Amino acid sequence: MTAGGDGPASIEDVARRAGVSIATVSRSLRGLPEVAGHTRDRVVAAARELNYVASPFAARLASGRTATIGVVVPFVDRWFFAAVLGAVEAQLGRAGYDLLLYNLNDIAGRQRFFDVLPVRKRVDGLLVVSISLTAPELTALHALNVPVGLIGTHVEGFLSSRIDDVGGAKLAVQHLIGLGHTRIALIGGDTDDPMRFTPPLYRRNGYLAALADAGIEVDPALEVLGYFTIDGGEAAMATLLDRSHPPTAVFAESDEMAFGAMKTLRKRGLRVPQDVAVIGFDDHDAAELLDLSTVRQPVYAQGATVARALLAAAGGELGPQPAIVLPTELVIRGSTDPAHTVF
Amino acid sequence: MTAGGDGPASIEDVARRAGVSIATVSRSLRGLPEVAGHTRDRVVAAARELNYVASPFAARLASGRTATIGVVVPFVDRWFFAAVLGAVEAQLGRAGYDLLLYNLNDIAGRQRFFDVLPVRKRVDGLLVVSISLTAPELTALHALNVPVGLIGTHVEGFLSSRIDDVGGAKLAVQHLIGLGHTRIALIGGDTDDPMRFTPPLYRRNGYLAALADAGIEVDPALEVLGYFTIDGGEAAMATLLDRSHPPTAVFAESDEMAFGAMKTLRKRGLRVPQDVAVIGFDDHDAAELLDLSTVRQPVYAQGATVARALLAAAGGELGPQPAIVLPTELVIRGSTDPAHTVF
DNA sequence: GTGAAAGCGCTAACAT
DNA sequence: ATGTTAGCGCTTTCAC
Repeated sequence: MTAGGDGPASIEDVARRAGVSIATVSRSLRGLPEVAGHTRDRVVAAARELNYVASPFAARLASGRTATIGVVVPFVDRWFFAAVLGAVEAQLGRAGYDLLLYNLNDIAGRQRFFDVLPVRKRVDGLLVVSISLTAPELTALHALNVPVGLIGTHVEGFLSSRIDDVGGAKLAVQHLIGLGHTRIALIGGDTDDPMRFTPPLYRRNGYLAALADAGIEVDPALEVLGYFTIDGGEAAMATLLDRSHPPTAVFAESDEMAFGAMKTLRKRGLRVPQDVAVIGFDDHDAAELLDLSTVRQPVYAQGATVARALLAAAGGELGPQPAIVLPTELVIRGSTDPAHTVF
Repeated sequence: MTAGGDGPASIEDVARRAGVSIATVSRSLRGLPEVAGHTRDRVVAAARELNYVASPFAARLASGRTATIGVVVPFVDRWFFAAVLGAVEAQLGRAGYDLLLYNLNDIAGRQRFFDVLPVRKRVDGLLVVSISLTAPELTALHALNVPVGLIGTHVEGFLSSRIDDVGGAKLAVQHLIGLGHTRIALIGGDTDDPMRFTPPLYRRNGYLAALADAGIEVDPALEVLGYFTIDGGEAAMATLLDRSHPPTAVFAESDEMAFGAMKTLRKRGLRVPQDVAVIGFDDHDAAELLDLSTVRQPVYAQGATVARALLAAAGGELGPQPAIVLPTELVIRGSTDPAHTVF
């Protein structure tokens, strides 16, 4: 059950036990073709008996392959990122790759990451989620000399998977316009935020485009920052209601901000959607629960597709760099349904 | 800005440029004390100029230290685990450790993990979150010969951080009893689930203990599985309401199941808490939003404390193996407040 | 089909 | 304070 000597068995122990050279052990265990069947069987048996696994560090040093993919996220503990991480992990795991997680957290963390580049010489590929990269950062990533995958944005020379944020946001706002609304507020993320988190940039453009298409004039007083959090959405809604001329409908760039907005509306005794209609973006797990209309995006698929493409690229398949755009879908629930009353 | 030759610079390149031996480069860059100040400066400058970082694999092979901690979770994309992961990542990151993520997903994944033990020779420590380990699994972990930290449970010989699930659940049920309820249902996880996810085991005991303390007889018809998901809670509540003698209050072992239960109650036109009072467990981000009473647990702290202890142990500090128990707190909101009406 | 031997790029022990 | 050198445990030519 355990190795004869002390410490874990090494390739030499296995070689000795199987009566072959270490080269043959290496070949047998990695399933290389040029080994006789019976030899391989003996080696595999010996390895089992000694409970042997190759030291990944020795293997990596010798081969140059790290069998590791780095995943960079701006947050781990938000719904979207956790879901993407789950999808990516599933793909990497089945391919036998390790997943090295980097959480940027804030500007300081981001600077450190791109300055130090802790993934140097450490990964066969890198996945960057929902971060709009600056030119120097792109340069740094190129210098890594490994394939890089992007989720939520696209840059020439990288493979990517994202949704059409602009189109999705347009869908949401057009839905509100179709309901007869003209005073439509936007609760969004900070487009000037130094973290350059991607969704606010694109979704705001969709909002503006939908208004423009409908010939509705943009009222800057109807645009408030919600910082992609429940609390932020709550405060933003309060700000909007305190304006001299409040909106009749709200598009929040994320469901979480929409939740916060609904919280404020309920606190103020306003009805949804009769007094104010609300639509979010994401189709967060809790959206159905709160009867929130939203724009559904395929979270798992975004993670899985780019992970697979990245694995192919890391494995040396120098195919085209796919830039996949996945569809979004309008999900109409009570918060924008005049026939319903959420509260 | 970039290395003179092709490929990344090696320690020899730096040594040559600084006019010292590779040993001095190694010492200088790792901040070992026995280097003259000016020598170190020269080496550091040369390394910067060549954009040099040590190959982690070579360093690990030579030193035996992996500077990596493995983190094993049953799911990544659930609120609790994502939050714990965030806390752990923050601690590891600041200590310069890599975080290798393993998501077990299901029984097959779990078996593979403990069978193959992909962390062998790969980590300096391992963190296992919310998994009740079987004897053979504990044996396997011991065989790893690295310190192991547990979150959500405790086993002799491992360091751990957890909450008092039994006490927390008791708090919740006692609160309902204090409100005058005697027909209190339990929506829980499967205690026979082969994944042996820990909270269901403990929280159910708290429920039973609170009833016993109050002299309330346990009615097996009031115990329904909700599988720790919103959908599961929704179905469980429906089952309960269809019973001949439905409960007047519900304790759900997680907020997510409580959300599902509330969904069913609202669909059926029942009022919360007048017709059925609901209390959850966790203090999920959305609990406040839904006005759900719950038992708050310090998620971040659980992850952070055990991560720190594990880093100390991995760093060779063979202190005591702390088995930390963090407090929970009853949070009373509208879903159990007779003066309020959630809906 | 199999073995011998030369690295991979570092760290650590020993020498100076 | 610095240099020399022997590994760390594999993979990968290159012979045979």
